Amino acid sequence: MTYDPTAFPRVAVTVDLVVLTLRGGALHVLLVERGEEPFRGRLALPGGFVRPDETLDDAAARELAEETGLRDVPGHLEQLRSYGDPARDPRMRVVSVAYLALAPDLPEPAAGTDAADARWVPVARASGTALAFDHAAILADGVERARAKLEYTSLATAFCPPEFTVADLRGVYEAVWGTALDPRNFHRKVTSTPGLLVDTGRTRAEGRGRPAALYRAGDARALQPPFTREA
Amino acid sequence: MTYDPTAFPRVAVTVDLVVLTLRGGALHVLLVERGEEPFRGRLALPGGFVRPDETLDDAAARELAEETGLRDVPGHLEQLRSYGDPARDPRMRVVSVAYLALAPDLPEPAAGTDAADARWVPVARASGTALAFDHAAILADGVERARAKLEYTSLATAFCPPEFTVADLRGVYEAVWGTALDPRNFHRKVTSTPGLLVDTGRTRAEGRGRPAALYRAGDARALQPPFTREA
DNA sequence: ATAATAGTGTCTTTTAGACAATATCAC
DNA sequence: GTGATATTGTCTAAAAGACACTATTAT
Repeated sequence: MTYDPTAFPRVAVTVDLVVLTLRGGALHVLLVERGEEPFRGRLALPGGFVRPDETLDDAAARELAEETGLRDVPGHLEQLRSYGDPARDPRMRVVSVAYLALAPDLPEPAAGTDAADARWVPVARASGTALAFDHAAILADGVERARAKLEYTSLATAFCPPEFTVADLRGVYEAVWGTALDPRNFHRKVTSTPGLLVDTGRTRAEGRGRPAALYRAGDARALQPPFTREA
Repeated sequence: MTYDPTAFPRVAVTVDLVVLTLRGGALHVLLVERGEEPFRGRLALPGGFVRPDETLDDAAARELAEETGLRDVPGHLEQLRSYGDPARDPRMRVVSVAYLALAPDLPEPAAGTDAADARWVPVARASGTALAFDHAAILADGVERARAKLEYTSLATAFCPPEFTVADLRGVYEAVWGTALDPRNFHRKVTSTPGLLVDTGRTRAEGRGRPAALYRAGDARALQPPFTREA
């Protein structure tokens, strides 16, 4: 730790966001179309500079609010990892601290706002598209983190509105993992995990079929024992 | 993503290392004593600047080699997370990308080398000590990451020499988790996990008792199903 | 022989997964 | 009623944990 931080190399630090949500049963990611070189016209993850007096977490939350056009974005925000290949930005050395955000179905970013060039893209399509910079790798890492965390945390509730049914929650798992789950075993599993769900006592009729009980997310953050993805 | 990276705020980027190893059955971390202000005389995690033309991973590997005094450090190295509170370094804005390294019992860094001021400190003691900067928090995050990853990955083998016994591996779990494990159930568990261990066909006598079979680490990276820490 | 550690086998409890059966709605 | 979805219950197979027992060494 023998360094003189006043004689450091020129490095820019940005935050980039992998914002995931569920729209129509499919996993979507928020992408912006770049208006400038390099990668003009290419899709990219939203992001921007870390300002001099804000923490990394604050920078990520600020960018998230700006790019979605929402003041308070519900859901979950956590640091993903940092990307610092010297060649990842052709202009100069840019170290990006990537964040992963999970949110319930948010409105399409409105035209005429700062977020006008942002839009939701199905992850299945975005993953096959050439994104700007190393954003394809960041997106892949973010999706994999989300998939993994569903196994052993209560993170799936971050994709849900404040009140949701067991079927809603199951839909999250099925969309993120891309697999079908047995509704009966899933129901037994989540309702028997202490602290995961809080019964509101009310129900929600969703077309035909028996109305489902409405739950809120409980305090439990870890799933003990975890769900298993492949079995 | 509308930014001009040539007009960025002044930020320094460093890597800091949480290097963990097992010495005498106890988890140790590599710390250096700071020779300069701020925090002169205080213990700190080893680390340093990211050079202009190296990746973050390369910077971490270089610092690891420099601070241990070893050319090729065996074990495991992975990015932990980044720390960028504006006040974490009183001199200027420093964003640190922390790395977690797990290694078999390495020699004490030799005097007269670049690593002369580095030494192994039991994690139990270091956690109760005031470290420089926010390094106590980084250390805590690193230890927690190691504990968590033992549950569902083969990472414990990174603490072991190239050839090791089942008892060696069990000692890793017991030291990192701080719990006693049943030797018989542990043996059955690890030897029945496909690809985790490769039998060398040889044994190692360790004082009295039946000699233990020697294994090498296999290709398996994930433990399916995972170990459970509390039960 | 005795102590110590390595390794195997057995039993019980718990859990996952398959799936039958029942409940409650729209139509 | 039929069809759809929600929820509960039952069965079986797999796994975890407790622990008796055998194997192989040093002393």
